Amino acid sequence: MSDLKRTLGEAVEAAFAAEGVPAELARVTASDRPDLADFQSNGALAAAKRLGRNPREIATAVAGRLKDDARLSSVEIAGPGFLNLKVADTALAARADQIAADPRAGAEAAAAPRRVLVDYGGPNVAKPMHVGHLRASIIGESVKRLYRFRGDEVVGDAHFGDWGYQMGLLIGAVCDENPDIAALVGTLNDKDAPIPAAFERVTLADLDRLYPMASARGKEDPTYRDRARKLTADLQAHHPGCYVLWRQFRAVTQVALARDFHALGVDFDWWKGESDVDHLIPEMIADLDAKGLLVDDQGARIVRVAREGDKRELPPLLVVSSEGSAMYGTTDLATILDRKRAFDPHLVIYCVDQRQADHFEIVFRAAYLAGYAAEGQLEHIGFGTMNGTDGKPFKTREGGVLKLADLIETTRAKARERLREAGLGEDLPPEEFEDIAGKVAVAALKFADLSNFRGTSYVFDLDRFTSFEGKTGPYLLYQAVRVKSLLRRALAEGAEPGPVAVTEAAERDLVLTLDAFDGALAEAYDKKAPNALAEHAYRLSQAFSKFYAACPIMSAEPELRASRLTLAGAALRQLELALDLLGVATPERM
RNA sequence: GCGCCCGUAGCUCAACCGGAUAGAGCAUCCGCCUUCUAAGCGGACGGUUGCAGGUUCGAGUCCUGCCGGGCGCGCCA
Repeated sequence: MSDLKRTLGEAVEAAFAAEGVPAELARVTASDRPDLADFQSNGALAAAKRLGRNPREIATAVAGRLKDDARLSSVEIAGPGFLNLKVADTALAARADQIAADPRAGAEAAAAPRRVLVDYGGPNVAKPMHVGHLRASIIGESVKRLYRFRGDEVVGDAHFGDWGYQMGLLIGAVCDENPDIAALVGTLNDKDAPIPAAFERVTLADLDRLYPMASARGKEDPTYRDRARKLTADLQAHHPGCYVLWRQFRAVTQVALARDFHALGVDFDWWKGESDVDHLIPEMIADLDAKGLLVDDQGARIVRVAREGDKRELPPLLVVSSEGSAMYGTTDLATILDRKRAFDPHLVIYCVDQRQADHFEIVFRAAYLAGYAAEGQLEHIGFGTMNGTDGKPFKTREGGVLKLADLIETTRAKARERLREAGLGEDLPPEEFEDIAGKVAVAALKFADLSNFRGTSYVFDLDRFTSFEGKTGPYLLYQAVRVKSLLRRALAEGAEPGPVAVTEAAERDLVLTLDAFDGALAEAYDKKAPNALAEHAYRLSQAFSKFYAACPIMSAEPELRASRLTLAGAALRQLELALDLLGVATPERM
């Protein structure tokens, strides 16, 4: 059940081969000139270059072999040797019937499923989530869903930072404020003991409030900093009081993070953190040492990762600091080892800010050297930063960082306002209205992000994102909801879908767009670039909207109505599927 | 200083191993609701793809240099 692009591609390949031209050049793509054709192949041009032959001659010969293909209504040669293919309406109708009957809406599954782990790059315990965390979660979630849908076994790991200096700072700050907690920290003797009631009173709001203060004071006050470092070391040595208090920090943070992320339609399979691999570090260091990879340098222990042909000298991986402690990269390397044992992934995708590209290159090289992963199994997909409309990293109007939860609420409020303005959902129960506003808000935020290529930075413009007109998430939801409304009415009137017939231009375009789904998915999958899928979802919505405007459905004659209901149903299924892969949920009505 | 990324319409962004006339949305202007949701549809306007060379039948895409912007460069994570 392949798409037209592929099946026609196979036909053109066969024709190329029969003409003694390398078949791999016969790539068929959607036409650049929809006025002339549905699909094109530029292969004759490439072949002519390689074989030293005339491109038009090759194209003419190939076209002669395709003339009798019943799926094609015309085969023409244009320009220097473009092969222009137009698909017969009957073939389009047949393909539409296929897509309509397919639960996967015309999408193929991966031929060889792999085990894939998606690392979301880790929010930190106690550091509030801000808009900078938005991209990692939005892109990571989409990549996870995309890989899972294509058939891979996928695990998404939050991988949050829960084991560093910020924990020592917080332990100190909480103890300073609560003498009873400080006393308990001194007396507890079992790190696995139930969390005492006094500790359970510590909330995320407390951590949010204390962390900036403690962090600032640690920078100014060496005594304060030294105590925080000592507490960090105590925690890492599993000092019972510190450890139990830390468990409380971790628990309240995880609950809040899970809630905030869930509101965004982002859910993790694993809640692993840096602390989970701490126990592996001594063993790993011994292993690196035994493999002769560890080198003493300036009092620290490092792994050199420079390679011949590097354009510059890459810094080494710092495994043990001169103070004897594990570093950022140490934990990342241990995590690779841990994942190999727990899951043995074929591919690990790190969805992290582009600024950390060098860091990951260093860690990956060290992992390859140590044999914790095979070359190429670790991949960092970087993304650009979110800037404000002034081009600088995003700040609120007051100049502070915008918390993720506040951003979601702001967008949701805008969604409510716009829904009311448009008179949408006004007769619905309050809970459903609120649910719709939430979905509209998430769609707006996610689609705005995912329609950009992840590698580039983009401007975060709240006003534009909440305008909800044109190429936006809410537009996509609106189209989906219009189809749902239509299908409900058809059901109520007893109108049944039936075989597709393609006659109108809008119908042709809709079917061709439906057919392009698998290609968009494949591109998004191969490049780890959800914007290809976002683009398809938009085109599909547009194609549907034009069809909806041009082709009356319920008032059409029964056979035509049945055909159009099938098209509408297929469009809806594919659109909802695409939206789901982008991490966007669709309401039933609005 | 070295390295990485980016520069496309007034603004925000696309562009399928190099292909035909570089596409969308916003903004501006003009049309379309007594028929399935107008957050919609149709149309107009808008480009020397930062600059200069090179490779190629063909370059936004590849190569070189320059200009402009962002980011990174061992004991934070």
